[in-house]
Amino acid sequence: MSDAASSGGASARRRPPTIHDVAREAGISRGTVSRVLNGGHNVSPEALKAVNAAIKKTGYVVNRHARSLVTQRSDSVAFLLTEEQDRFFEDPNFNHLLRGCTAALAKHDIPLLLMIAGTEEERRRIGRYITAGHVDGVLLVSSHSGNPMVELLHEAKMPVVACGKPLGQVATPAYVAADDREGARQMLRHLLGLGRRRIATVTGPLDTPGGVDRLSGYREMLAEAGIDYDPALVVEGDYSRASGEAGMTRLLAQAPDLDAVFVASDLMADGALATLAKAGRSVPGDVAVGGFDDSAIAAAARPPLTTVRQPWERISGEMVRLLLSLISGEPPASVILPTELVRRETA
Amino acid sequence: MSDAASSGGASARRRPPTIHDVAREAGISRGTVSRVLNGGHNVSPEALKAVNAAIKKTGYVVNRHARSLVTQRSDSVAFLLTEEQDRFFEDPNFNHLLRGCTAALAKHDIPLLLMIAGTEEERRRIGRYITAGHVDGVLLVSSHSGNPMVELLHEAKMPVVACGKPLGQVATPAYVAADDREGARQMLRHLLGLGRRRIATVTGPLDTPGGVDRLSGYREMLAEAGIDYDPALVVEGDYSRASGEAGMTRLLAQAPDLDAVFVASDLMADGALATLAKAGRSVPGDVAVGGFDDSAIAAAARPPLTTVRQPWERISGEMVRLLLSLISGEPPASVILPTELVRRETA
DNA sequence: CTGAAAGCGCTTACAG
DNA sequence: CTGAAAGCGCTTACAG
Repeated sequence: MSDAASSGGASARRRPPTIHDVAREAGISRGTVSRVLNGGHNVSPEALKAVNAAIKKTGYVVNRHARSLVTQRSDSVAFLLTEEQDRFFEDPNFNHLLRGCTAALAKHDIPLLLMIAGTEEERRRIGRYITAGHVDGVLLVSSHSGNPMVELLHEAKMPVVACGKPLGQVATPAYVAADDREGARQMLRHLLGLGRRRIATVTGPLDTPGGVDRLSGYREMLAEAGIDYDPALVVEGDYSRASGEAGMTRLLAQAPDLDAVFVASDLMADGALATLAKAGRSVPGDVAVGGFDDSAIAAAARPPLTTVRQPWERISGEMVRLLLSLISGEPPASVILPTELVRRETA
Repeated sequence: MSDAASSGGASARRRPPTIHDVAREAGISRGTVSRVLNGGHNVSPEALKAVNAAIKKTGYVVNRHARSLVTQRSDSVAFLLTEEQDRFFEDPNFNHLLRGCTAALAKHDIPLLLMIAGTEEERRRIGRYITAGHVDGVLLVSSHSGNPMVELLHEAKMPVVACGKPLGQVATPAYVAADDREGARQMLRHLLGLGRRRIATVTGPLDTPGGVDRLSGYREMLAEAGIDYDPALVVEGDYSRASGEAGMTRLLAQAPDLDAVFVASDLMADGALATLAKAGRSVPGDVAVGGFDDSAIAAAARPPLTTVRQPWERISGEMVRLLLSLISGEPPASVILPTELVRRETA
């Protein structure tokens, strides 16, 4: 209705102020405005002050599309989740990681683009999108062996940092992971310290680093304690609660005399706990139970689960740090972070 | 090392093909190439065919920055999570919603930018980012009353679709939600049908629609059954498992004769189950328990939880559909989706 | 139906 | 230290 409302204010909203407006306001050229925007090098103190005032006054915010067009950088990164990770998505771990990466990126004012490569078709589309330069790098969440996306990204020379060491790749990308082997050793050491000797394990999928490395830790520590490896004490799970239940059932049948279990994830451990309860075995009295992750499930389990903590916050922080350094041209690196035993009531 | 490697192929990777390359390949002007890219109107069949062939041959992918610069659209949307939703982030519901929105958007080739407005400072930064036109619209996840972000977005005339009806706003944005009231009624009807008469409830936070509306449904259904409202039978929770445990403890003290509880979320219901077990009350024998959400927790609960299903897939699908139509200039609309009672073993 | 041309908002050598 | 100018890759009236 009001003319006033439909002039100045409203049209200013349609077209945000540009570098041109700032330049005019500051009584200076656009090139100089751009220079202060990009670090303020080669700019006199007075010019800098005038530009900053003008920016504040006009409410100027850089147009990233214009900037990206000339710099050939997008100033954004992808968080890519590949199909097989379906289960991880239901896992609280995923939330921690995603939230951690978002926060770490936000500090650099870099938006995170979430991408899920479910179907083969999606993988193709996302592959094209990414390699077309719409993101500067990718945070990759994919732990199963032989993920085709890894090679595609590598061929496109796209900076990549994976969460967990990607297995079965010609060229392993940079990654950050918790020390799975040492984490398993911590748990085994604890169980052994409790006097347990018939210690079973439900492993993770053996085509994932968590599956393989936690099993190695288990075997190593047992060997160091002078206990022979007994195949009847190990079954493979797939990280789902159901597989924890089923695995525990199998273990009880194969080795009724077991007095402890190391379960390679909290979710599976929660399933194992249910099986144990149903079988009438007390925890930790008859059977001590140890998990892995220290996700929300651990504290909520009945009884509360003794587990191995993965430092998700640090993991996401390091992923972002590594990716940013890769993007700025530094050579790749991977980092392994220590885990920590969290004692609660199951062991 | 090799000259061959450092020429053609490598440099082609640095600078992806542009519309210019496609035009030359097709023997046609750039304007025409652009036209086929944008719907193919006013283009002869031959030209269209030539351009499509050239696109395929060159591996051309549009540069979105260049496009956005002229169209003043970003072709991307934000998924914005505001601070108070901390708990929701740990909830499996969040995953369903996020994944659903990502998938729905992917079908339109629109990337989802994840943003978390935790601190006040972040909220300011994100507000600026969004209102500066870096996204075309926002999917807002925020259920607590009086979220300042809602008003900010409204003033900036940014298209917004919320998940759940935002309470305490001057101007309610478009939203999509499950029918909370009706869902509660379904559960109450079921409990009543089981012959229960002393039905308690642990509500959600009363500054959220889920808290308020599910409580209304509870009260309504009871009234319709001719049962007087008893304040001793209702306690307020905050959607956390701990509040479910505590709420149940309180209810047991205030109304020892209760024979059923309607708990306004699965996570709280899981906590209530623990309290009940500790108190020696059998479920559903002594006390029937009903939850809300049908999240992963429900099926995993002991005993498996009877609950009310929220159609997350449809919710996310509708959110995206509404947002896209808002962006294309259509008037706002909100949608309420029906819930469904899922019978398991607790009631 | 199609081409030539202007312009979106920025950055970056290049002179000075 | 600073300005003028070219150019990033597209879209879109405007003529024809």
